[in-house]
Amino acid sequence: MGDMETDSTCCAPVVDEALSVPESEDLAGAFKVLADPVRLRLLSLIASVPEGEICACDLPAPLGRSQATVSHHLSVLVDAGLITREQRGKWAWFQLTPDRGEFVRSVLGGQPVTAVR
Amino acid sequence: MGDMETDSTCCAPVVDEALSVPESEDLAGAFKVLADPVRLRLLSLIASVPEGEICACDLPAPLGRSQATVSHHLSVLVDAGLITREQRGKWAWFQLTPDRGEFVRSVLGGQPVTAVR
DNA sequence: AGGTCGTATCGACGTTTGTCAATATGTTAG
DNA sequence: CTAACATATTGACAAACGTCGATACGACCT
Repeated sequence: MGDMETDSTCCAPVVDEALSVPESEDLAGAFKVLADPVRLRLLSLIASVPEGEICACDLPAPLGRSQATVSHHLSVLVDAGLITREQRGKWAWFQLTPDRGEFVRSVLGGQPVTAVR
Repeated sequence: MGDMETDSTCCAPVVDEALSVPESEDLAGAFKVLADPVRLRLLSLIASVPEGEICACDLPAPLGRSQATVSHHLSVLVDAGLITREQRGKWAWFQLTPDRGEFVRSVLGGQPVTAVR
């Protein structure tokens, strides 16, 4: 499927139209969530555990961050819809949001990404 | 290193291994460049102009930012390797880095992305 | 030479962000 | 009920970031 009608001849890795202000703010917000090393390691920890879910209690140690900081980053990821929280007893378990699993995997691995948002 | 072997059968949208600290910092840095609405609009302006390049003098107006601010963001994008600068007379012209054109296009349009870095 | 224009850099400012100790909330165990 | 524990929230702080006015650098003119 193809090209458009007005072929502007040569090379044109061109976007049809410039981003609107709200569009750019939404997109930037989505990238901002991924623009923190601790959050990326958090995602990769959740994504790399075979069980598919991980307990919040196991996260401060490998990340080298306080419980409060880890909890904060987890909330950011939950609010962004990248992971989901499930309270089970007094423990909180987190897993990748099913829809977003492939996206997260590609973000972490440098593999093809479907859509940022 | 890892104890793999044991194939955990079912669903595993899993990353092979967690990100290292340097890896996570590099990745976060790449996302940080894209985590600003002005920089995204800047990229989309350059990407949407048919000529494939744009003069710095034409950018402050549509962005609603000062010349100093625009120049700063342009430098960030150049340093990240997403755009290139060409001094032509007293004007500075910018275009998407050829290799990165397709990547930028996908970032802006939500289309499949090849690699963040 | 001087003058003008475009751009980069500097310095300062306010805002946002990541961080932690302390506290609050909620759950389980005794 | 009380105690112990896991997690979320609050408040405070330092660092990073976006922004702009002012200035410096460079290229073009006359």
